[in-house]
Amino acid sequence: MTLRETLEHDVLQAAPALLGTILVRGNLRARIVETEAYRTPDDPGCHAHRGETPRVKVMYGEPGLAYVYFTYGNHWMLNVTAHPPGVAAAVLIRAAEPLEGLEVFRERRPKARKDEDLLSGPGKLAAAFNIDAEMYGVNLLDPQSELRLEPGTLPVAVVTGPRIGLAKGMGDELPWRFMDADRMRWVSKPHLFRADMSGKTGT
DNA sequence: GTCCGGATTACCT
DNA sequence: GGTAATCCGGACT
Repeated sequence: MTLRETLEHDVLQAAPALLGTILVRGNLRARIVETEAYRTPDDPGCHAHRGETPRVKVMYGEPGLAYVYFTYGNHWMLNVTAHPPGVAAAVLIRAAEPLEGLEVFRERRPKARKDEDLLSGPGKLAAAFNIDAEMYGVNLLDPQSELRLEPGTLPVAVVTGPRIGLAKGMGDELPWRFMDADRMRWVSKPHLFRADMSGKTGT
């Protein structure tokens, strides 16, 4: 099955399938190591849960498009749309391993003290790739696109856990977060993940 | 671990 | 036109 078919078919399959995929913009390249799935109609954490608005419009379109939104007053987030037109779903790209363009990433992320800080969070990744509203709706599966996905190598093992940052009752208990088990040094909040999985709070 | 800035949207008067 | 909520990050303890 192609990536597009997987995206169209099932966001819960597509989210782990995007691990290992390469995010490309110009000379910048990074391997996706962490994703989360969001969907309608049974997931209250999905932005489209309360129906179509201008912000989430692209989620109702073709699979493989960039759903970009702004949150917390500071941060842009990159998602890949999923499911057929008319059915809203998306995969949040949460973290990536930098492959090429490290100098540019470091320039755009001056607060990063080590390379593990460059792309280890959705806001960081968007900043490093200079992703904002301009990328809204871009076809990430089109090799001609400025921002796009290129095939990579699937992880050997995938770790799952609860999604990050969701309030209680918003689907916070759903294990719809996916990580490359062999590249945990590049993911966001690995400590939080361990705490969640052990069923305890704090570390 | 905890605390707060920051700007946009959505939804209510 | 007001206000609550937000798929977070950085600074600090």
